[in-house]
Amino acid sequence: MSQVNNTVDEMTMRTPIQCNQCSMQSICVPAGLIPSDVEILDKSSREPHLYNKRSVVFSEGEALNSVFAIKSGSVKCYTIDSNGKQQITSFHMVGDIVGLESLANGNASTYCETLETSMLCEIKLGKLFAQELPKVEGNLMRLMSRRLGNNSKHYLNIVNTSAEQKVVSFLLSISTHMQQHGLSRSEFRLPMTRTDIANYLGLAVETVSRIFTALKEQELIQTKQSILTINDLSALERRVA
Amino acid sequence: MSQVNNTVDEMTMRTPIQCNQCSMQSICVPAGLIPSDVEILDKSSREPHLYNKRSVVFSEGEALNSVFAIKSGSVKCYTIDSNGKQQITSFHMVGDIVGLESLANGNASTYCETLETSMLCEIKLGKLFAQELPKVEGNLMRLMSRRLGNNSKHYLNIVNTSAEQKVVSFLLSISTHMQQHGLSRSEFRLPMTRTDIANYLGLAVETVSRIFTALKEQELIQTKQSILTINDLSALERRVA
DNA sequence: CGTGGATTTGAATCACCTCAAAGGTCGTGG
DNA sequence: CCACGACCTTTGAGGTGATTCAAATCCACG
Repeated sequence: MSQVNNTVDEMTMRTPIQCNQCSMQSICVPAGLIPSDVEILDKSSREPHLYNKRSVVFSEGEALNSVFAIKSGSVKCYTIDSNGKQQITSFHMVGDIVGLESLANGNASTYCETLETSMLCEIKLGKLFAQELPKVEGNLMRLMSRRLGNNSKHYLNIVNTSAEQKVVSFLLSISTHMQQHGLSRSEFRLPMTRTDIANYLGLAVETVSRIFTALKEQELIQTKQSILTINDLSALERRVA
Repeated sequence: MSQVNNTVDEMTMRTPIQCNQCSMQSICVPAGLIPSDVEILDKSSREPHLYNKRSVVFSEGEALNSVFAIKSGSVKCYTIDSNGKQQITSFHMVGDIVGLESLANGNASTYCETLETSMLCEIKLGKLFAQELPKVEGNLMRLMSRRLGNNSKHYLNIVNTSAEQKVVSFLLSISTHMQQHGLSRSEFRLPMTRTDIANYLGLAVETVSRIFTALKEQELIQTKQSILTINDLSALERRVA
């Protein structure tokens, strides 16, 4: 269970991890800073904060000069179109940095909402920018560059493929993310609803549900509550090739 | 004609513009650098280079530690999937910076090919990073952040909309880009083929063509060769709302 | 234990795709 | 300067995969 559980570790809650002990230190904003530089971080930036399920972390349009590191849990980012319809632009899970697209103009370009109880670390960038620390800016740059690359991979999966391929490549992208963060590649929680997945992929809920059913009938995956198990990874990979 | 012509300005060819005289200086990598800092730029970075139509600027996988500023003309970025099929991930026009997603790992993540005769300025980042100029990194960061925002806007247009909405929002995004760069918002060249547009949007060529025809019949747009004229901008905007 | 949201399944419709073929346009070479 | 070929664009007809609408479970949470 612990492998697939993204909820809060009780110990972590009581003794907040400092940047220099954090599991994300190699990929997070302060990476490579010497301890005295880390001190420049806003004090509140140096410890994570607990959010309940379905908490709004930030709202579209609000002033935002922070990014958020996801220590545990997951979020969805979405906009609301002129008809009031929600459109999910991204999901982010443990190990991701959220809010990068807001740095250009200091305003959040989406809503960000937790999908489950989550622990996020808000990194306030004001002081960091004032100090013009090249390390920090370089780290943010690399994070954004990597995100740009990931985005266009995701984009490829959405365009020009069947509904099945969309769903499968969605599952595989989560699988890859999990592996990259030291978790199981073949068994993990899907914290979002079918409706969220459908919204994100531009499909009808019914279509997503039918595809899950078909994949289960072919014994490529199985589900138990929100836990997804991938039985045949390479077969799934062949489906999207 | 000059308003909608993105081809090379003869004067520009003979007397290359230096960074401090460049039309892109406010949005490009060296923005905000003092003249002595600009000198740190590789000499070859300080003048644009002419590419013929259909030139490959860089190839997927190759080592790349530069970005390219588009002084005139346009490019498409694409990957080749395992079946050898081209998939276009982005178009870039005058005023854009190309290659940002490669900075994370120093390798080009896509092919980049000119759609017409184009003038690009290769900005070699090696020396800049070595000097750790916070201004430069800040500029790149803002560029990437903005791109992330634009990408997700584009993504919204692709997901969950009809083919007509995809095409219309594609046209509107180019229109907006043109306006942001001081060109006409309602009359401009579409440098890419219908096939390219279809590929980019995940539609069949025939579908794209039919939609152009329909929009012309409704007198919302008109075309003359590759020049597109938007007759009723607000009507188009209503179509995607 | 009950209620509301989430998921699943079925049937009918429709938007887009595929296949096919006829114009157009552009570049090239005679 | 014109003619040819290659490619791009347009139009038509028919097929299909995904959507919509409807309704029956299933599950989480109070």
